[in-house]
Amino acid sequence: MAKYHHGDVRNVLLQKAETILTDEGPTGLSLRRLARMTGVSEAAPYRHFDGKDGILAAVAISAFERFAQKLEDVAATVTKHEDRIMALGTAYVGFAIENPQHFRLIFGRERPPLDQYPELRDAADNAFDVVQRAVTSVDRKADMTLSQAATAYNRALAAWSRAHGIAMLVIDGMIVPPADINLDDFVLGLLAEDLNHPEPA
Amino acid sequence: MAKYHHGDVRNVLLQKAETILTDEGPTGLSLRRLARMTGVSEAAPYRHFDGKDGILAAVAISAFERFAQKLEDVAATVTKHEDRIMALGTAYVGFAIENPQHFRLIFGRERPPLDQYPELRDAADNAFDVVQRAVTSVDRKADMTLSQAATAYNRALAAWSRAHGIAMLVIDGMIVPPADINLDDFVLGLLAEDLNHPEPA
DNA sequence: TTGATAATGTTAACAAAGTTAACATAAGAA
DNA sequence: TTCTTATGTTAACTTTGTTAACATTATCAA
Repeated sequence: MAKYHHGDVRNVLLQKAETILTDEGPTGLSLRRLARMTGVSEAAPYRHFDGKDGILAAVAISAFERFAQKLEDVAATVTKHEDRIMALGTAYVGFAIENPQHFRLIFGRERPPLDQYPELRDAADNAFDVVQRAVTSVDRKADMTLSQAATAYNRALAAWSRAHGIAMLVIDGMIVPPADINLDDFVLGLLAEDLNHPEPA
Repeated sequence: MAKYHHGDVRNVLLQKAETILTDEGPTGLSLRRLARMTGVSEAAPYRHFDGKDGILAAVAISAFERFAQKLEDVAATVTKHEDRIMALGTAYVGFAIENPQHFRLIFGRERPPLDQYPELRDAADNAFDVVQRAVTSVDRKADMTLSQAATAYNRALAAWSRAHGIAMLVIDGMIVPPADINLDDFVLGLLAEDLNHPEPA
C-alpha cells in the first residue's frame, strides 16, 4: 500500500524546514526530526539535499531572495535619493525583526560556506548588489569623478553597516526599541544620527 | 598511581576550550573532545561546568571581560569627546577582527541564554555600559536637559550600531577592507560617514 | 510492451556528541 | 578515625549526521 512516499518530497521537506526554523530556530532543525515530521524515512532527505548543509543552503537562498525582493521593492518605490537610503535601512532592519531566524541564518555561522554553494553565493551577492545599487545610484551617475564614485561606494558601506548593526543588536535583544514610539521612526533616528556633531543638540 | 587526575581541571579545561575556540571555532568545541585533549575522562567536565553551555558561558564571560577592558583602556586614553567616540569604534571593530570567534560567540546564537547565566549577563551589561558611558559622557553632563540626555543616549546607540555593523560585516567577509589603506583609517571613514549629505562630496 | 537504467524510498548500521547514573577515590571536617 | 563532600572514572542511553545495501518506481529506448 502506501509503503513508499509521494513524489514531491523535496518541496515538502523545504517547507517543513522553513517552519521549523521560524518556530524553533536552527537548533530544532535536525535532519532526522525533519524527516520524521514530514512523514518520510530518516534517510530520505539525502536523496534531495546535500546533507544538512544542503538544506540550510536551500533555506538560506530563499531567505536571501525574499530579503532582496523586499529591498528592491522599497528602493523602487522611493525616488528621492536620501529618502531611499533611509527607507532601505528601515526595510533592512524590518526584515531582520520580522524574520530574525532567517536573518541570523543568512549572516550567522550556521550558514553553509558560500564557496561550497555557488547558488548561495549568487543569492548573497545579489542581495548586496541591491543595497549597493540603491545607495550609490545618485541620479547623475555618469559624470561622477573617480573620487566621487569612491565616496559613493564608501557611503554605501557605511549605510549598510549601520542598518546591519541596528538589525543585529535589536534581534539580539541588546537594543530594545522603546515601545512608545514607532519602530520605523526609531530606526530612522538611529540611521540618521550624525556622530560628527561634537555635542548632543 | 596516576590513576586520577590533577586538581586544577577546571582551569585547564577552560584554557583548552579557549584555544580550541580560537583555532577551530565552536564547531570543533565538543565536550568529549575537549576532555580527551585535556587528558581527562569524558565526563569530567560535568564536575566543573554546567554542561556545554556552562563552558561556553565561561568562555564568553572572559571574552566580554577582555572586550570591556580594551574599550575602557581606549576610552581612558582619548580625552576629547568626538575623538573618543571614533577611537572606541575602531577599538570595537579591532577586537572583532582580532578575535572573530570570540566576538561571534559573544553576539551569536551559540552564546548561552543570558537569563540562565547571571554572571554572563553581568559581563555583557558591563561591556555595554562602558560603551555607553564613554559615548554619552560629554564633559558637562550635570546641566543637560532631559531631551539632551535622550539625544545623548540615542547617539550612543547609533555609534554602537555602526561599530557593530562594521565589525559583523567585516568578520563575515561581506565587507573586505582594502589592503592598501590602514585598517583603522578605513573603519574611521565608515564610522564618520555622514549619510545626511544628499550627494557624495 | 518490454526491459534496462536512473531516480527515489527504505531499513540498518556506524561513529560522534551531550548527558546522566553508578561507582571509586581523594581531601577535609567532626 | 570516620563521616561527608568534592572530584574522578566507567558505562550506559539518546539523538544526530551520514553512508551502505537493498527495494520500488519512473522513464524511455528497443
